[in-house]
Amino acid sequence: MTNTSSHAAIGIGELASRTHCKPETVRYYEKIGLLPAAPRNDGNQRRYSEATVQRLMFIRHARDFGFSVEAVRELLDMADHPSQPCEQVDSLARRHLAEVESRIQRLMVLRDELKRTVAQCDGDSVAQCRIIEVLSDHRLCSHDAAHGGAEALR
Amino acid sequence: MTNTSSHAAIGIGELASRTHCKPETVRYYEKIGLLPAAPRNDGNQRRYSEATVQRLMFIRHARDFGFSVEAVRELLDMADHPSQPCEQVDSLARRHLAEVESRIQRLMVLRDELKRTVAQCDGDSVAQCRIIEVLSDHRLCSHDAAHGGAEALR
DNA sequence: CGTAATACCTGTAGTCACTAGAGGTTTAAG
DNA sequence: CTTAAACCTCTAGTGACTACAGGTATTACG
Repeated sequence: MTNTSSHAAIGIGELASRTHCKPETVRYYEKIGLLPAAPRNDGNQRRYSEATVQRLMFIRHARDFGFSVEAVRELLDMADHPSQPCEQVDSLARRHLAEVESRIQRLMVLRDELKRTVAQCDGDSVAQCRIIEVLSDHRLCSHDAAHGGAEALR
Repeated sequence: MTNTSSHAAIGIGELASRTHCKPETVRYYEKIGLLPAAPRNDGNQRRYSEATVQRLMFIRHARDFGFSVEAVRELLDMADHPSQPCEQVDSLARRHLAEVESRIQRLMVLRDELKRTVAQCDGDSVAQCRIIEVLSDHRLCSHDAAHGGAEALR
């Protein structure tokens, strides 16, 4: 029987499955200092407490929100100082929101351009293909300020 | 006087500036085979023709459209065979469009969640901060199927 | 024509956030 | 007791470049 009780120390596998990530990722987070170095058992295997489960859930959740690892590091630091004002948290989140919104905008411009281009393809040979033609000549785009480049996707 | 005429062979710097990329990137494209190995002058420096300017513009434009380098490689290959039917071009472009649309969808879910969370922050201490609270407890999210993870951003 | 600034060359390493694998040890189940 | 599964460390790979170090070539100016 696998031990899933909430008071005993757990292994890296259970920690990983309970936080929807992989053991490799847990070890990676430890290496880059998002998680503290875990205590080991007699056989040198990492043992975790419920507190670590919570911390890792926080990390995964912040990553799900699209915060970078560096941003997560700051958020963790802020969460570790609960009596401080939450201005910094707020500003970090707002900056992230603005970034997400701008990414959406750029992707939508890209989508419209791509949609228009695809719609014009008449299914004939490559020589007449509108997609290839547009890619060959930027002037055929509707916006000449362009779609912003591949960095729109980041 | 810098030579900007369109018939003489040009150096990597001019090629780069005319295609809005950097010499390093040009050399990188040559290394991965998107551009053919350039002929060299007596001093071992790369010299380019107008044909290469066109090819590189095609590459940059496709990258601006968000196509991956592998997709660009396929598009170039298709453009090099103009008598073939353009089905493959079309299907590649449609697949890419679908990918862009799904990315937009996921980002919009993320944005809404983030917006809601940020709006609930009352500017008090971290201990009461709604943002930190939401990050600490996934159940506080509106969608429990979540925002899809950081891969929503890729 | 000399010199100095600029452009170019190669090769390597760094970015981000993991992921995958090799090669070995420990634990748990039967 | 055996064996399968989980764990360990360390290294290298992903994508699409970018940055640097340490050297050579070209070009502009006086």
